[in-house]
Amino acid sequence: MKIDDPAGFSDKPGRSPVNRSLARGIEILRAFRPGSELLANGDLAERTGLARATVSRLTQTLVGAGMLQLDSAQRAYRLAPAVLCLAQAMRSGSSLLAIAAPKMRALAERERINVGLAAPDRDEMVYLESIRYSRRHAFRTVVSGQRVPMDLTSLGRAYLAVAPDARRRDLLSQFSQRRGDRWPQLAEEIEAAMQQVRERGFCTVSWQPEVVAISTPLQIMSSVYSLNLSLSTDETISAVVQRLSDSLLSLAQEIRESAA
Amino acid sequence: MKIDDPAGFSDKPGRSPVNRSLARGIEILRAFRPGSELLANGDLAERTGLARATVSRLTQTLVGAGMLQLDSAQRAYRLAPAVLCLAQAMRSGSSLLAIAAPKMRALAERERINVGLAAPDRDEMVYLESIRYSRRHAFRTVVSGQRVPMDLTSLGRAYLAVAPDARRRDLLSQFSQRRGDRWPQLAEEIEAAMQQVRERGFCTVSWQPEVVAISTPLQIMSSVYSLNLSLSTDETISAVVQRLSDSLLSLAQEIRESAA
DNA sequence: TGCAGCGATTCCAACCAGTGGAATGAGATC
DNA sequence: GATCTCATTCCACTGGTTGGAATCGCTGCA
Repeated sequence: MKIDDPAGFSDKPGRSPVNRSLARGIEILRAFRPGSELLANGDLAERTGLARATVSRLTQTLVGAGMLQLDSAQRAYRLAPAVLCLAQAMRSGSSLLAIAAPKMRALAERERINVGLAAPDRDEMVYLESIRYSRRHAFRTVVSGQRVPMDLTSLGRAYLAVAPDARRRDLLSQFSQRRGDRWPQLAEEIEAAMQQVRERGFCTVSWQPEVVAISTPLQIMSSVYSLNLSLSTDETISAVVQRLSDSLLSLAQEIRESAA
Repeated sequence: MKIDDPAGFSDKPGRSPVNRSLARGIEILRAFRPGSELLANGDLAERTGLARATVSRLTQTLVGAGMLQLDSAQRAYRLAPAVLCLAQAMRSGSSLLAIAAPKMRALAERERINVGLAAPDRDEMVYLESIRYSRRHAFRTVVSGQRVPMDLTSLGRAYLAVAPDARRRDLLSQFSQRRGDRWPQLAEEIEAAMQQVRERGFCTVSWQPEVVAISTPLQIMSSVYSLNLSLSTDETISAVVQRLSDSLLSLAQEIRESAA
């Protein structure tokens, strides 16, 4: 008898039916990020570890499929407009977002803070929606698709606290490799944050001075998300927690109930 | 059986090196659209014309790559958060958008109208940015990734007017097939619009009563975009043209110069 | 509770598409 | 104008990919 991967987790090089060419093509798309918007075949070969010839063929396919386009003089590729449609389809189809966004907006305006909802993607968190409150401009900005590191943010640590054991172990080991010297201290912070989530339902991070973030995990229909508040303030962390943690937890609860 | 060619790659004479699996996987992603957010393997097989077994394997790969996720009870797939990152990377990397968006916003606020910038994607136009002016809410909404038909909109017709001959011919023949009876009239409208673009630099469409749109093509670095204004008004089309066409054309010109 | 029906997944052998090293071609740099 | 770099194409080989058929799992219904 052959033992296949437990369904759903193909992070590991297990032998679930994976189409190599497709997986590689997607890796090429994923190599495009803010700060790496314009990539030549060489860059892509380097980043993905694929042979030059392979990259050349895959990029041509992606151009044909309308996911990439050649920048002037055929020197490099950039993502094509079609990716915007995918994002639009994803957002408009997310029932979670439809439920959560108005509630998040209301809280953001009531408390004049930023409210964000994020989902895990590999070793990072991705904002599904981030309602940013700018007192200067007197209007709110909405950002989505932004990535933040999982190990450094309250958003990510709240997710880690409730992630499946195997997945958490896997992620933590990735982080430990990546962070090197800084890892021991980070590991402690993450452990403390996860403990805080288990005890009080949320965790906090004061990333830069005067910037405080509070996050809570949000499990909905077998998916795990993370909800957070953030603001820049002179208050201490505990003062912010005192003032806002209940709002965060009850927002999460409201969303959970509406999504059921 | 013939190899299917859903994207219409075969218009190229020499068979360019297309990776079949990758192209098919992308077609599966592209099957997700607003209104079809939740698709089962069967739906995908139907839409893409691929065999069930093939779809099953490709969707599994896409889940592994983080582009799809299974909805509850494994009944269907939806797009994963990662697609938001692609869109974010595309937008933040678009120098055109960086140049055009502020100018578009300024015009939208000055004239209290909607201003949009779109790019062609296959047989549709995709908004890169659409700054919508809502007098009721007193703030502007920004939409991107929305698709509109190319043959029915001024946006699309402005593009058609300057598209490469071969491409225009190809598109028009697609439209004629799709529209059937309505095609003769549409063809006339499109022809008139393209003529208008050649003579005056823009074309107009009054889609629904009281809604007027004016569009102009925008060629930048060998790519073709389309820029438009729209508003709901009691004025006649020609009054709107009189009032706004110069603004549109000079906005286009400004963008062209800044992007050079 | 058990059966029928449906759809997704897996199996299998044939087959052809994908791969990567090397050669070629295009373009940029000096 | 020559050289260098990088992308693309070529080609034989390999094994990944394909789709029909069988199997499995689930859902709805009696």
